[in-house]
Amino acid sequence: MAWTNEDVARQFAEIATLLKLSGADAFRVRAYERAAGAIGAAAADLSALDEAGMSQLKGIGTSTAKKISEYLQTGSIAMLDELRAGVPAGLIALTRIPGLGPKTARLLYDELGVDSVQALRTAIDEERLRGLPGLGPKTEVNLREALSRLGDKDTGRRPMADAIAIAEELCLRLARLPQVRQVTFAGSLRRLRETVGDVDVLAASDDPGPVHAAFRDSDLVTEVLAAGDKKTTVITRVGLQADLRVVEPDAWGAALVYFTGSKAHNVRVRERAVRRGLTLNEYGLFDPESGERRASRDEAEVYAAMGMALVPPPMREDAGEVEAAADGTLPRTVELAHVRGDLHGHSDWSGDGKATLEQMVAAAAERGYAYWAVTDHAEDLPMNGLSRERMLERRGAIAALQERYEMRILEGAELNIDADGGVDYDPDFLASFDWCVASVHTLMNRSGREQTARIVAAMQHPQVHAIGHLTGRIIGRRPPYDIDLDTILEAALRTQTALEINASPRRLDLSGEMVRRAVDAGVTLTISCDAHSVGDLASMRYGVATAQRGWATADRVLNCGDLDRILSFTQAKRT
DNA sequence: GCCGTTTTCGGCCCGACTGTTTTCAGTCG
Repeated sequence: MAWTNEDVARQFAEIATLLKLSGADAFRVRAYERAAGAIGAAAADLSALDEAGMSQLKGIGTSTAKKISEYLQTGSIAMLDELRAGVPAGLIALTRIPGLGPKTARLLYDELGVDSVQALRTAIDEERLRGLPGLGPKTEVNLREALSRLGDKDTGRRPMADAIAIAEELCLRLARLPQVRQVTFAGSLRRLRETVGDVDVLAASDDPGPVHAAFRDSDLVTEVLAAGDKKTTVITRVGLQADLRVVEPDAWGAALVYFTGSKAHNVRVRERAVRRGLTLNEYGLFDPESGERRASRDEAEVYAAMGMALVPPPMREDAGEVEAAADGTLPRTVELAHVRGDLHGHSDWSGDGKATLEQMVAAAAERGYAYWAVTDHAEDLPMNGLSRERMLERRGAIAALQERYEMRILEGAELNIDADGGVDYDPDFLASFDWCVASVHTLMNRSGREQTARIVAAMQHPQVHAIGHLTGRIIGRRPPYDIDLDTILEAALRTQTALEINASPRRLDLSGEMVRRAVDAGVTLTISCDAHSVGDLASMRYGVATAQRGWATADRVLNCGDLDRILSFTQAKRT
């Protein structure tokens, strides 16, 4: 069995949770949380390292390395098994209730025998909580409400794509207030993570009272959870929690760093501040001796005052970026302005395209692209695919349209990788396309070995220039199918095939973590929207964010090059 | 449990809000 880094990281996250419930030393708990984070962010496959190699990773010492190899060899960790035996499984479920943490969960279990969410409901109904130290009637009411919210399936993490609309609407309304100088969403949404747990809104104002009031009273809000001078927490109409923080305009940069996170990134940055004899909070970077504020106005100033380069938000995950920003090795990652074209898009020539070829071409040209590849589905895709005859018809339409546009329209196709790695059409006809992306659309439940084999086989084809949405996942709806990434990266390099970062916010496939491994392996990437409508072309920013999360530079992204680079890439593959 | 630009031992990031408290612990981010 090949364990992935994520499997291993999950074991250590569980150890941390169980230790917390056991009342262990908080710093020891944090050490395990950090280890889990370090494992998840590791660029190399842990199973390829020995214990000495693992200990090289920050946050992993000899004890953790030993437990990792124990897990890789036996599939379990004795310490974790003991912890599980000592803590009722239901207690973990209790800590998922907002407002109920490990200390209270343990107290409820020890004093009242509460070992499940159902047992908690009963205890609250019988008013048995209010006798316990630190708990009173109000706590019972709050927990009862939290439990009823838990009943709605509308809570929990959401695909980022679902949260961004409400976040932008909240910001838009606050921006209209005369008291608001600046407003933006921060948190995991600003880092453009795949899923978000809540919406963090940050505003700058000299008069915060009316700003908090407007937020609380908005018709987008159904419930107010906390209301203070500096912070308001609400539940929005779509069931997502939203926090508003208002700071004085001079603190904007420090607050933005603070509320963008990630938490692990912030901890690392603040530790760095402490080592330099300073202290960093949401109001600024301070000299604790004199109380003098060294930096706070904008993000770049705050990072610079600590001797660091500005870190793009998607990279702020404590995956080595703090150290790199400090020692000058942070790569200049790809930016939206670097993107010269898009290499995966559809028109209504294929059944699922929602706009005409002309509308798509016009929209792509308006974005200033030098080229846009129309990659309608090929004949093997039931319902939506184009026969050879229809493709030839489309060729005429492209040629006619090309006369009116300076932007190069690349005649492309999205090919279907069949069970054995074969693709649509015959080799001669395929050779007449400018650009082909090949994707898996069927048989998604095959084993990892079979999926890997069929994708590697498809890459051998001289007319397969890129592999589309490599894992097939739909965030929040369909898990990725299994693949052996190392084998695929090696084959991509050998066959000179690009791997697509699908920019659709529902896919983001490759993930940021996979991008980073592809970058380390030297594989060429594309960032493409897989647009099925004009509006989809705006998703490019999500693909760029995912590339940044994976530390990709513009020179590694094929469509950050000019048209000649695309043509010489396909030419090289052909020969 | 991890780690070192004062340290191989003794620290380990910081603040807001709430509910229960007469000064603070727990939770959250």
